[in-house]
Amino acid sequence: MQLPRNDTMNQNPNKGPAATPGEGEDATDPRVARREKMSQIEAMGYDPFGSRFDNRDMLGKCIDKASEIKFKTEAGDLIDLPSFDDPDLDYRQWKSDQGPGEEVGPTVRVSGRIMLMRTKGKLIFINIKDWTGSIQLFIGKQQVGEEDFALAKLFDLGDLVGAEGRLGRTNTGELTVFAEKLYFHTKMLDPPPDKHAGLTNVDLRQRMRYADLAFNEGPMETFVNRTKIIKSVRATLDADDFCEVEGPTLHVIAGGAAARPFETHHNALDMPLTMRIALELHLKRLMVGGMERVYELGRVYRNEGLSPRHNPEFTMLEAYQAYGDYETMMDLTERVICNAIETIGGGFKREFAGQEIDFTPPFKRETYADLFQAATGVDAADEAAVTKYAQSLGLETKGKHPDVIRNEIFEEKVEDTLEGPIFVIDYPASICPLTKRKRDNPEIAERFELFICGMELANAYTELNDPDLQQQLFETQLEGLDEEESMAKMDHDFIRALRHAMPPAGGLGIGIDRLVMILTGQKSIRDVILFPVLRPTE
RNA sequence: GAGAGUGUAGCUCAGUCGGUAGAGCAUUCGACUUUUAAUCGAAUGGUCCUGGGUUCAAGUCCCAGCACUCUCACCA
Repeated sequence: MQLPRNDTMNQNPNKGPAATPGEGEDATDPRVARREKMSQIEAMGYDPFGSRFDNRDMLGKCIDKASEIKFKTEAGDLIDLPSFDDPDLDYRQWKSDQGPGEEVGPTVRVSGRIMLMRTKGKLIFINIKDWTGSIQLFIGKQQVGEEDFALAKLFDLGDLVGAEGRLGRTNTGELTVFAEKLYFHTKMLDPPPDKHAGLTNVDLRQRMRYADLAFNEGPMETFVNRTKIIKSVRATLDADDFCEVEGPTLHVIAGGAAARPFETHHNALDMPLTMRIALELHLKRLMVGGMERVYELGRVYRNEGLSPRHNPEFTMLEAYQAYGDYETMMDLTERVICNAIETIGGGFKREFAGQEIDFTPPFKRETYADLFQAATGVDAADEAAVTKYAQSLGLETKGKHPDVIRNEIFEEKVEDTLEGPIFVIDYPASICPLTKRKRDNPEIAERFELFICGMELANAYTELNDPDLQQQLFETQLEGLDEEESMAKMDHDFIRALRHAMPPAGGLGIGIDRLVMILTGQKSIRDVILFPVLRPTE
């Protein structure tokens, strides 16, 4: 059998002494010690990488079974144990008050990763953890016998081990499996991080997500919550009869958003392809085809900078509802978010980055123009005043469309101050090339963005379904961009699709990673993405 | 892409004015049959991110590079 290569917890895996026993000669290298113990475990007839282990009692269930533990008196009476919620309880005293007798608990069969270990003469206390909980094992030489005790002495922190025994309480009241039989599942060959501090190096936590999940407290809960949130989002849409689809991730023309795409190439067709930057244009094609309520929850890719709020690949929800409009989508957005909150619990009043956010529906709704005026004192419709104000902020105004200037001011002065949740509604039309204008005011687009803690979480429109106007807006958007800068190219097939009649509709996009951030209290997007993009070490 | 910070033992971190490299945990040995980050005694463990420079002397000062973090920009 070939032994796996010796990688270390170090940033430079080539650093450090050889970890093969007998070669390194360094008896204090934890990796050497672990391999030495692995050999001894093997010599005792155990497989250091284990095999199938059926009928496990999950530790969460074992904790639930604690109430089944009784104290059996000498007379044979079974009495309930005292409440361990009481911090003043002296269980040792309580037991001695009962006189002679013993605890009787159910027999369990458990396994998990060794998180803590204390040897005390002929006793070993081990805390193991599985993904439902953790529990203490009591291993006494007399109780398990010479052979199992010898095995237990070869255990290391991080090993996966199993035990069978009765559930009980130690003198201090700690719920404990009093082992009668031990099992060995898998040896951890690399040394684990500090047993108390865990793995705190942010870089290593992301590079070695396995170690982050295995040895740190929060990450498992965050990622399980992420899964729950995504399931809840699907459930909300499915309950509304939305149809989930899978659009192409390889696009000939990456459209539907303003972002640089990743470029790739198809060999057989000898054709350039780009990774999608949005889901929009294909979902709209499906609405033309008659999928009246359609959504996709999937990965999109944008070749842009990284930040605590940006990862090059991220998960996006886009949903389209025929015969709706942006108001329809506001209601849907509220339902999606509120249902997700109820799924993971914790109530509508939540904290993020030190701010309390109240998600009790309905969320606030304010127009772009009102927020603009409130923050700047300038009437957004007064072009001259807006330009003057922009110049006072030091913004370049020459040759820019007035709406672009407005939006720069808005982003500068308003967005960061929006604690939310708040729907900002009715955007200047010319910055919304895929949006239908208000019937009574063509300057204003029927669009909203949902802001929470200054972060854009959702974006929705009353969708533009006029093919001629759509084509014209695309052309305007492409004007002035040179070949290099041009992020979007005219998608003629999309225009043709619109000519086949797309129903009036509301469309919604939600940044799922950001939603998970807000709902789980994680300040960095990298803490809600299992494997964020990282530069390789080497 | 710009600015600031960080990089020291397997992990978490100290390191003063430039003068022999430190602690806790982990590891190894010893004691301990109800421990709680067990405790106690001993030992071991270093390419101080990399490469240059200044200096009698550099973990420490200077320059360049690499990686990460934060802030900003692009963006959702």
